[in-house]
Amino acid sequence: MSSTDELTIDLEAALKALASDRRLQILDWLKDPAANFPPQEHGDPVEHGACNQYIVEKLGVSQPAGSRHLKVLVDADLAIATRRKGWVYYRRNEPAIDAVVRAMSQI
Amino acid sequence: MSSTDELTIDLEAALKALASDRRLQILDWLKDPAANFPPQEHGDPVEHGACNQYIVEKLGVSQPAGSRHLKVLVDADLAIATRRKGWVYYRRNEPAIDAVVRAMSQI
DNA sequence: TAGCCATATAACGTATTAGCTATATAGCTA
DNA sequence: TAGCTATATAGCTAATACGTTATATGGCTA
Repeated sequence: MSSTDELTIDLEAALKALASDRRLQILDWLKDPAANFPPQEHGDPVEHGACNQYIVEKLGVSQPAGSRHLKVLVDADLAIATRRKGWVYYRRNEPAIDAVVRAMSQI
Repeated sequence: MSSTDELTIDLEAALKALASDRRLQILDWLKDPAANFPPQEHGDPVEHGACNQYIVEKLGVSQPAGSRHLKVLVDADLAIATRRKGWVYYRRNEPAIDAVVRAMSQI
């Protein structure tokens, strides 16, 4: 594998996942979890992201609705979930997001 | 207006329009209409793009289905329609597409 | 003007998406 | 192990998307 290898992405699937104000908002918040969410007892915001609960609350939707948005992002490989001490933390998958941006530049 | 002005775009709307293999394919074909479609009697491929009919045929869907895909692209401002001698020609809206790509780079 | 051809719209069926409430699961914690 | 809390799934409704066929529109052309 050389440094020029790019992740293979499913552009249509990624765009479907991104074509939602709610999910764009989540990804934006996750650029800086420490600034956008309350302090967390467990799970470093920078390393692991923000917990499901905080994201749901900030979105202002029901817990299942928020949970599903996060699942869409994870399924599209745009976010990564980390389970830790009973909470699930979500963070951006930067390499995959970069790959989508690169693919977009050739559209 | 300075040269640094950017088009204001509705990113969610643009991504919804792009989140379709069929429409990504259309935009790709329209990068080079002369190479991707048969010769046209009227309407310069480079200037005006390809006519509805050729796009529909190449997509392999019914005429109304193709027509609606094109309408989605036009409504999202990603394509431009030109009516001429009874045909409608479609071409890419490069400035708008560029604006989407720029917006995406900040996602 | 009359007819014709390209394109758009209407109407309909099916699949997907997004919200909700209710419930199940997972896994700490005591 | 038992209970509790966080998260995920199930089941429902409403809205949206995409395909079809049938029909309407628009505007050349003769």
